[in-house]
Amino acid sequence: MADVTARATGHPLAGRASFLLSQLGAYSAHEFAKRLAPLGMRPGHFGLLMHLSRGEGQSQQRLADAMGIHRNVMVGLVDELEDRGLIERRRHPADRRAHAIHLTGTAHDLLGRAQRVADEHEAELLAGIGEDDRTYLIALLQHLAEHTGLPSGVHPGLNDNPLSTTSRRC
Amino acid sequence: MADVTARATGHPLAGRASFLLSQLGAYSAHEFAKRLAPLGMRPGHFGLLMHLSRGEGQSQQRLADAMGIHRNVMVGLVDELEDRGLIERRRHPADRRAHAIHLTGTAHDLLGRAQRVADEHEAELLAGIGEDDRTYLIALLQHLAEHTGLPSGVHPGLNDNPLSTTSRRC
DNA sequence: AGTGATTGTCATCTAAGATGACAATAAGCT
DNA sequence: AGCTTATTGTCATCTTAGATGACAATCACT
Repeated sequence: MADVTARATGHPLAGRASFLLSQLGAYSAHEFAKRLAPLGMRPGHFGLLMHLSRGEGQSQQRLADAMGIHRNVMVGLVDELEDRGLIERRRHPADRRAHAIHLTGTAHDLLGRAQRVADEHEAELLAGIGEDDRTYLIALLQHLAEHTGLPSGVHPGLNDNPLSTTSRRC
Repeated sequence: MADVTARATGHPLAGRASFLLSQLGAYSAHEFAKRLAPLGMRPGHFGLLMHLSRGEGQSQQRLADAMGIHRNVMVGLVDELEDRGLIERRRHPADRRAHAIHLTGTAHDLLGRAQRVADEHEAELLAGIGEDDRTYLIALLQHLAEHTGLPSGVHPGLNDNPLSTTSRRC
């Protein structure tokens, strides 16, 4: 296992979890985006499709909240996915302001491929450590995510901070 | 400890290390930038000062390599820090193309304050887990960072990918 | 009916990253 | 010495991503 004191790595910040998380997080997001690009998708698209596969018919606001992004951003995501015919905006049965977002048939196909990409990405990222350590790492990260109050979120940057619901000035 | 299977969190991606890293990494970087803002610094400035405090007189290219950023970006970092009188460009003793970057007296003062900010940030980020887990988490992250070939890096986004030295086309 | 919040949308502003070009200088080869 | 190639710092530009504010339509509450 690596030297925790980190003076050995030569980098003055390599011993800080905050720094390592920033680095690895940026790398992970960047790398995942690159892997997803051939499918014509960005991480946000993937996240949205994943959320929809768990429950269709939600409003854009609800989806945005669940993903931890601003509803303004959701408009673009839905636009792009709708243009590709992967989802559709239907009339919301209970609220005429809102749209009910639904998956189309072709979406499941693409989602499957994207999930395989995500699995590959995950596997390569964790290739260096053993099974037990993976499990423990994920548990630790989940714990941190909960404690910091991070929303479910998507890969893209945080809107402003955790708990951003509708909007949120500093 | 959190549920590793993650089906319980409600988020379809909460069980993936890649996703958690992206989320937490973005949060950490964002939060750190916000804490650093009152000092008039960005994470890159902090990283540069930290690197310089370990060895002055290096060329911009060398510093950029060590930090994992492109030399074009380094120009801006050095410009801003030089304008504030924290560092200075001297003539490189061995290469007339290059500059030798040195810290000024006022820099140490600010660096100290920035380090305290970084310590606070680190402490709050890890507030949810115990001492042993922190140590283990950092070790795991360091291992991942080494395995993925990440350079020393700074908080800002990766230039293109790990191993970016001078430049690097896809 | 009226008041204030919420939803989806659009326009805009800013910051960040990537890319390509360039002069000055270095390093190596013949 | 001369020639060629690589490197350093710099600048300009292009593309994104993110944040912010505004707005009409609709809802919820009184």
